[in-house]
Amino acid sequence: MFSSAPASSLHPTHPAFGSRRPTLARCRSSLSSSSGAGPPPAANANHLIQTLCASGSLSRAAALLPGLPAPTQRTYESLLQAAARAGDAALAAAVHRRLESDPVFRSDPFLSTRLIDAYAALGALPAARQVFDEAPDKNIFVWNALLKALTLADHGDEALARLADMGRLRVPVDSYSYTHGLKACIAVSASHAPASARVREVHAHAIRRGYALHMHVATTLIDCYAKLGIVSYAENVFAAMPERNVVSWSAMIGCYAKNERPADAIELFKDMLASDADLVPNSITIVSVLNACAGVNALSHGKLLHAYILRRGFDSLVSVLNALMAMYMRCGCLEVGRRIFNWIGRRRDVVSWNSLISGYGVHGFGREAVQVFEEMVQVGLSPSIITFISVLGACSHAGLVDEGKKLFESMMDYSVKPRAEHYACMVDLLGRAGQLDEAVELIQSMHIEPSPQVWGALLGACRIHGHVEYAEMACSRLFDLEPRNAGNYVLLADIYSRAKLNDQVDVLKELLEEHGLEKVPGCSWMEVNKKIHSFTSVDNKNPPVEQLQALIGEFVAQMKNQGYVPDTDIVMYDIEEEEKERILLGHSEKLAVAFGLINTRGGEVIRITKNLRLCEDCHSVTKFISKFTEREIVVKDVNRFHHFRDGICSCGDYW
DNA sequence: TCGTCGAGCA
Repeated sequence: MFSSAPASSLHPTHPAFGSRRPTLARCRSSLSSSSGAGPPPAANANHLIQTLCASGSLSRAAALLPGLPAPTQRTYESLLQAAARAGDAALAAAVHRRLESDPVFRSDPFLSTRLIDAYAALGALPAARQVFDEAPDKNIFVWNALLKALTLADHGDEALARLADMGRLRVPVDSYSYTHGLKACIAVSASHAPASARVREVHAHAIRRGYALHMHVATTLIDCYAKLGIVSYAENVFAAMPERNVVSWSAMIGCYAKNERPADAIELFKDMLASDADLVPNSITIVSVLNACAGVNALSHGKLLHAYILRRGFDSLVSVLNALMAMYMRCGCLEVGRRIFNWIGRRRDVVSWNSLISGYGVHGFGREAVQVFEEMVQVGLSPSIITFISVLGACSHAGLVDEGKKLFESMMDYSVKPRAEHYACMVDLLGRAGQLDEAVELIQSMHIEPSPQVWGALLGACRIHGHVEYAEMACSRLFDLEPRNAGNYVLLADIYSRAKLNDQVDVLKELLEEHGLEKVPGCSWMEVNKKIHSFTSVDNKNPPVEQLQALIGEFVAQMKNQGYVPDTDIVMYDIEEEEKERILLGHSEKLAVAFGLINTRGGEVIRITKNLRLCEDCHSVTKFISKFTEREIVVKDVNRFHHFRDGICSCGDYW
């Protein structure tokens, strides 16, 4: 990818190390002039501007700049950093212009770096690029600033190209270049080479240049492999490190958390505590483990951690309490989460509010979510990007179309520019409510490129309402954007199947086979006596399954007496009706419900998690079972919670 | 003389 410069080229006379003369010149002049009776006006003005920048009085600082005869490096730096903090692109540009006409500092690499940083923070990538291209003195800091700017703006491919340039131009790369380069591998939006291949390439290069064991590089590697789901590679990097600190341990714990391995996350957390008395977990470590529990509904593990948090005094940290509250809500305990939120009291931050809104949302309490949103605004907090994703999602789960539209339209009042995620929520909201034309119009009106999530929301709505034409439109984009996502093919096949377009179903099945893609098997799991039991639909070898299926069969027979007709349309095999019914009986969620009935006491809530959306048939059967057995059953599917009680589901059959 | 990079929650 990029050739390596010999180590000997890392020498102070190398062009990558900039000259420092201009800075010294101005320092000297400032020193000699201040040796008189008192500081001269220029020194005073420089100092004043720096003070104003630090206190956020930007307009006053900017007004002083034109009249200032000799700005110092520190003055330029203060102005640029303040402009970036305040989001003031005009000020950054004004400082840039002034700098270009300054004979002392115009080629100063330190200020080139600061300019690139400022433009990157302001989202002005073309300007950042221009500063780099025109910088006469490109030292390693200038190069790294460019890599960071490109990666931040999701131009990972360009960052990697520049990294390759560094090799060609014999600019010695350092640990910073590698960390940016690794992040760039993940930040590539569209490319032919998969991200994992790119990461491995940069990893190999880092090994050759002796940087793979560098603490920051290794930690970034763990995180990259974690994000790509290649847990074994992350484990290898972690195992090979000569030293570990709280960040690398947390990264590895986070890797297990991201990849749905809460038991391993907790085990590693225990190893960390046992490994070194001086190694103290911090809030990020705890939050990662809590998140691992929340991700797979491992409530008992989460409770153990709650005890640890109290014992060790971590409950003084709002970020830990936020994660704890999110864990309870994501494990189905909405009320416990609410109590923790109340307990946090005045220390609540935006994350606390967002968590509560999101918690109400996934449990189907849309009105409560909107109410919490309004309270949040009332107490004077500014809703963030995430706040709107949470509250729009809540509206969508509860079918609150008008409220959702109003909130979406109000976003700019809070200076939150709608992103693809917000459009995806809106398309989901409109589409599921049956307003498909409006959903399509919204997509067509987008000022940014619709993401796969946006098209996916449309496709999901088409499945509910049986709209073949729009489904094909969504898939024509999705097959381009996510050629390896089997779910899209399966959804379209399902829509065709319900429309009795069997030839088209066959075409899609062939496409799936051609691409070597497999439908993600349905999997449900539940915790009984601190042990997680999982069930897959295809798993017929497991002996207890027959017993579980027989039990479900009895319920279904009862239901049929009351007029229930199995929803065999969702089985896409060309087989007899009876065989289709047998397949429905084997759905993992039904098996888990049966297992829960047998292995828990009466009156105990049965809590199940499923990796996909609930199917209509499982939904009907679970409603019936909750009434027939007088049991409360809580199912968390990939999108939301369903609380089944007395034959009714909290989603109101709208999900 | 300066200085940049790593882990988390919604």
